[in-house]
Amino acid sequence: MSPAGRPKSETARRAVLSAALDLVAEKGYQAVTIEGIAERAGVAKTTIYRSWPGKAAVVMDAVLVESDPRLAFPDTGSAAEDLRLQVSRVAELFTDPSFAKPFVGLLAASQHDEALAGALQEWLITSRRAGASEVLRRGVERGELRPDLDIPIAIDALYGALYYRLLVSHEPLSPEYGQRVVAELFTGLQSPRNSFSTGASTSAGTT
Amino acid sequence: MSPAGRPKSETARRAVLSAALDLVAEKGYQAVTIEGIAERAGVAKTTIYRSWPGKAAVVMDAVLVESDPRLAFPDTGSAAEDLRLQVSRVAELFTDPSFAKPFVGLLAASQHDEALAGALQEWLITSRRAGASEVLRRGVERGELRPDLDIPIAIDALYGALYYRLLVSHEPLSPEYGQRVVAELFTGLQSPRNSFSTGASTSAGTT
DNA sequence: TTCGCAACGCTACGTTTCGTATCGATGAAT
DNA sequence: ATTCATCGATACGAAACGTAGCGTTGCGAA
Repeated sequence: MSPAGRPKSETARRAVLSAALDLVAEKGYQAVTIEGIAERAGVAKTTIYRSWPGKAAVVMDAVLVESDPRLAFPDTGSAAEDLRLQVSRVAELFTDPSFAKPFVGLLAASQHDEALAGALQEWLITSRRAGASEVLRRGVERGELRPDLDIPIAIDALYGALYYRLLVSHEPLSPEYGQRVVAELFTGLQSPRNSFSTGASTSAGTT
Repeated sequence: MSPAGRPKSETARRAVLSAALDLVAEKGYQAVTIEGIAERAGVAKTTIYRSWPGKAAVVMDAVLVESDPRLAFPDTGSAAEDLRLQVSRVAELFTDPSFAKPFVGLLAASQHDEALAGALQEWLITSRRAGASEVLRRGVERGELRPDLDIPIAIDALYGALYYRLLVSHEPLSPEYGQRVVAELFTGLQSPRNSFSTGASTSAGTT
């Protein structure tokens, strides 16, 4: 049963989401206001507030529409290759301003907006991370990766490097950079000839 | 020669910085206002604007005062041990709300405030990162770490994992977690018996 | 001691944005 | 044709912003 009364305008919805993305790309997330979005979209401010609780929700919706299809996990038969591909794609997405600007804005806003943090969590962690976890699990199963690999930590390090550049160091990011991260992590920091001597000799790590 | 006229009140300065930290700890960075800081510090709003350009600068100053001494790089003779110690300390700092709340707020604000981003960059990257870089360099020199190690990338992965938890996944963070990250990175993802077969044609002289 | 000068507290102001309320008009479903 | 929630438009109070003006205060130099 559709609710009685005048249905929400799909035209207005699209105009709002599109205006939101455009404005964020132009002026940055922080500088964008609901009133600005309304004006750009040719829609009354009240119309936006009827459908979304605030700016964060609008931008979140807009980003989801545009970027959902761009991230699928491959399965080439090699964990190294799967990761290389996926991390490259993420790095590429992070360098695309039309994605990165709203995305960074949302991450920043989520630091003081629990509802938004939950939504991002759901989108990024619960669903995306499952793919990476699966890739590593297959790698371990195949004997390609260490059987005692701590998968969550490996993922933290892998994607952490990308997020670190995106949010903290603001150094340039590229697919090649992503591939180098994967390569370094695969090999490990340790010198091969020292693989028996580093720390925790009795591995019990009781400290 | 001190500039003519009444000197700035050191009492007022301390009251402002202290009030800022207290308020951020209580209500979160975003919810804190200059007017609120002024009221709590028992100081006029104009007095704050005379010394700082805005909220970010005040909180930045306050955080610097409180946390500067807590981060020095050790030199135990073992890169593994040095990193374990340092990463543990950072992880501990990230779990201390009186540091983490203002710090996260500043990082969030720096995403749309170039001046703040520059100041954070200077503090975090230029000075802190130099220490980690030095530790790794010594490790390579000693033969403890791979001679072809990409040091900047190793640092990205190491600290990236911590920042990832702090800012993105919001999973709990602890010194033990930091130590596990260091351990996993040292060993690498790769299974020892496969160390010859994983792509990375680039000079992975593993003998 | 006296004087100069800048920081101080206080108050007020114009702006911007927020989120809400109100109102007649509109238009798709029944 | 009737229903009724959405639409655009407008107005509103509440917060903060950052600035300006003004009389007061207190350190340092003459």
